[in-house]
Amino acid sequence: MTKQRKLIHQIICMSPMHLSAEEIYFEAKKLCPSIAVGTVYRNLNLMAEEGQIMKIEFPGQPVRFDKNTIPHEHFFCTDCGQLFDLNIKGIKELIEAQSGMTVQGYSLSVRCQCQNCNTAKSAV
Amino acid sequence: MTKQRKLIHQIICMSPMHLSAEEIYFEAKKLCPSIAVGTVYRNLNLMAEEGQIMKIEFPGQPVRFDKNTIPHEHFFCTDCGQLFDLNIKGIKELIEAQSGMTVQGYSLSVRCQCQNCNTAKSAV
DNA sequence: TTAGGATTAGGAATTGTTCCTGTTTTTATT
DNA sequence: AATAAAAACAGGAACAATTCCTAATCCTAA
Repeated sequence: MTKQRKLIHQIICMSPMHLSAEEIYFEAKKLCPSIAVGTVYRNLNLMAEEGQIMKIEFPGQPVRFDKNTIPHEHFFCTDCGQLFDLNIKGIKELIEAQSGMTVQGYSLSVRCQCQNCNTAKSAV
Repeated sequence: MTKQRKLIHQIICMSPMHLSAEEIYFEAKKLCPSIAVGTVYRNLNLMAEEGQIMKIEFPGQPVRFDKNTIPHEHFFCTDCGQLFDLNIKGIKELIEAQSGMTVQGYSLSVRCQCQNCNTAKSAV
């Protein structure tokens, strides 16, 4: 746990959003101007492997990171472009029941409208 | 439907695998050496938009293309590294029932062992 | 207190993809 | 068939996200 890794971890834990490596890098730079991009990427991947944070891979977007390491899904609001948490149960079971295979892992990326954007549009 | 686009389309339709843009480019180059990378990408994206082919976006991998335009999922064999088709019904319904939102689209990427690799390993 | 290993900063290199420019090809119109 | 406009092309530069490399720095433990 070096100074840099601790800082990166704190940035992820403090943020209410799901930050990309680039965003984390810029945040880290504010508090530790000497930090390098490579350091951010290496520590992010290390911490993700060790299970301290979670990688979010959303099609067509840079990888993001989540403090919540309990497996869960994400959806992308097609209006505001933000990424939100989603908790869907039974996906693995559904896949295994229909395919007969043993699922090692999966990633489910959903596109829809978030609550905020939905009510905002309904009001118009 | 230019000569180049037809060629790209045929390559996708002929291949039993899910080719990446780069692989398609190299295949195309064999039959039409003057073809340019940009042409391949432009035509792939155009055809995907028009619904003639389908884009497969798998986390951590280059985009691939599928002749099968009927919505379906894919799984990545953690042994041989190949991508295979998967048909899982009821995903959208599961998401909507548990989230209360209207799903515009989703992408499900599964990691497991394919039939081939599974039996090969069991035999050992 | 010093050698060894781990980690860093800085930047070059890679990968996958898009964009730009000038040229060629196609299409429609006469 | 001639030609003007539109579309598509080749070639390569540019771009974004990420990894890799090297030399310098920082721990750590003997």
